[in-house]
Amino acid sequence: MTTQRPTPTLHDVAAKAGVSTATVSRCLNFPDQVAERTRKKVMTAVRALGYSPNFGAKAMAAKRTNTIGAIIPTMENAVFARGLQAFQEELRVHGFTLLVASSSYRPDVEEEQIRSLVARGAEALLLIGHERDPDVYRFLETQGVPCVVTWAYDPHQPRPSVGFDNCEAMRTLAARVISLGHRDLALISADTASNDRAKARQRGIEHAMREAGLSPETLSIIEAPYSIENGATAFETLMSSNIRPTAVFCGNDVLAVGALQRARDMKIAVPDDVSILGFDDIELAQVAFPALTTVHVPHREMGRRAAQVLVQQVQGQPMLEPVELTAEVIIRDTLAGVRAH
Amino acid sequence: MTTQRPTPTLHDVAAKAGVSTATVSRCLNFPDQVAERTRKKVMTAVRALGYSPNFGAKAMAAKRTNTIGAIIPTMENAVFARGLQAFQEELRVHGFTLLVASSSYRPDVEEEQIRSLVARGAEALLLIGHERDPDVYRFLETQGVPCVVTWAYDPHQPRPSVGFDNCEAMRTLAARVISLGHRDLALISADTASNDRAKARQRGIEHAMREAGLSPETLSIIEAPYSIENGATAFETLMSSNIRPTAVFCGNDVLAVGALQRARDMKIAVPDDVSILGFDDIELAQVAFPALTTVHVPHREMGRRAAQVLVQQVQGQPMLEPVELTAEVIIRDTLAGVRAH
DNA sequence: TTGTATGCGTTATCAA
DNA sequence: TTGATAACGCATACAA
Repeated sequence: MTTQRPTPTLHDVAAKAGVSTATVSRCLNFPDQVAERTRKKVMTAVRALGYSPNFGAKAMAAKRTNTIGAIIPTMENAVFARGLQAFQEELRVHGFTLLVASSSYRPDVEEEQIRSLVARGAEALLLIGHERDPDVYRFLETQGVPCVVTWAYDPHQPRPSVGFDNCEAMRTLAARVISLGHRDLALISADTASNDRAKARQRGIEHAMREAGLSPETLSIIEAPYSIENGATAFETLMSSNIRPTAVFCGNDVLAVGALQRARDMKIAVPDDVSILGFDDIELAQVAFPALTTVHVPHREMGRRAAQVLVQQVQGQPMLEPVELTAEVIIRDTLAGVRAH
Repeated sequence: MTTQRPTPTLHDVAAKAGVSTATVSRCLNFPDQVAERTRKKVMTAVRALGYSPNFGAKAMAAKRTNTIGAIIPTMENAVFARGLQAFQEELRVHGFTLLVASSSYRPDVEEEQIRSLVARGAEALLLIGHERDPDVYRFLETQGVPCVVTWAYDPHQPRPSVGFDNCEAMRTLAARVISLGHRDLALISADTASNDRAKARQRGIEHAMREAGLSPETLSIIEAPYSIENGATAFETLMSSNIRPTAVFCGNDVLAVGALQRARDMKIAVPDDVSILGFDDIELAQVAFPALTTVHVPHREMGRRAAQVLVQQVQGQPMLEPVELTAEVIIRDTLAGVRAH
């Protein structure tokens, strides 16, 4: 049992080095404002004591925490994990640290996490999607905490965003699918009630159908939380209905991979009997067999740019313009024209 | 341009509610120590002002940040992302928030991140693997910051760990492979110099070889950073060598999936011509075709248990015992016996 | 049940 | 170039 002596403070370092606390503080924060000789003495004391500044005191005195928060639906989905990784890397470059929370796609949890991260000293926040209780935005405003919305781009929204147009991306993919002769379309989607990205993706398909003279009402939709298993189950349901779709859109790659697996189990040939389309373009998509046709979401770029936007704002620089990135359709092996019967 | 008024403080709330700051503080922290009527007044004022406690001040006065840090190699690998997700969920249950940093498998970056997270107020740390500069452990000790090591289990180490025995897990898999008649073995591994888990996994294979009377020197090894592409390249190199291996172990599933893809490109049948073995059992493994035989790492359980261990320690309760979890071999479709030629 | 008053460990202003 | 000292906003011991 080693006795735990109290962690060293600025005073201890100052005493050991024979200078004032002010000098130690300067040594640590503005090394060039202090004489070479003094600095050496101080740094030696710092190392000898294993000193590290007390965070609370520093935050209070400097009115800065150098901490930025991110709240994402889940790290289990690679698309968010990767976006977050890029976000953190970029923050690090600018000397900021990352606070993370996840909401499991639940608005109530998300709101709690937003308040929690602000209470934990987050100076700015990365959020996914625009849609949330106006109270939340008001709260962030009174707290002076800027936020950036990612994974969505909508110039009509008052807040800065770094993302892509989910509706347009899905519309492009759907138009491509329809041009190959598909008329009986289906969609396996996340719950659209609490997910504006899912909502936008659905709108994209309906938009494309309208443009092609198809009636959006004929789109069969099953909503289910993102998971491989749910994708499989939903696919089976769709393929057991009266009019089998010839193309099944999925809200993301995870659902699509589940659909793909079930198709194999059911001996339904992909893409000969049915085309399956994903969204996100995570590793899963290229590794799946057959490789998934999907929409590439620029997750790393979004994370990186979002970090830049927030750092700028926190440092009091002019607010950057919203950034629109493009999500590109990636054609692989699960899409083919409708077979002549 | 809205004028940004200063963010409200305890004083403001106290003034608005017509009570002292002490009462407001109690309302927020010990609601039942204050009269119903007073509490209502206070909470109304809190909401009206959009008050949130100042983090620095709170941390300093309470000597607590309720923040715990984690440093992992990368969130890009699902196995860490998922462990982290579970870790964060469990922390939340106990009222703690997560600070995250990644090291890209670089010891120098990791050390910097450790110091950074401590400076940012982390009260405890989750680390991956045991091996690091003793200075780092000394630093954590003087700072009074407990840490838990995951992704490894080694009772000989002085620090508490929550993990599994990498060597033993790989030994079990290798024994299975050897029992199927494989004699020419190869390994695609991460850089073993800075990765004690990779080192242990290699030892596991060599151990099994020795047990079966094979010479460990015959194991062909290629080291490469974890990536699908690197797995593919290394696989091609191995299969172009004089004595083609009949079984290729991979340091993780990501490398294995790359090997699998290249095998398909090279028209090498898996598992008929060569068996391919992964490690981790992330989604990629079950989605790959053929589905990957691998070792299941209990990532969620590790994250959850690690959080419990740290929370306990931070709350001054007796240090928990190291926790050994088991990593189980998952037989899928990329392993078969050696063909009779 | 509520209020008063002190201290927490820094940073930053000012003077030396 | 350095030192003394006043905030910073909250929790808490103590008093009422």
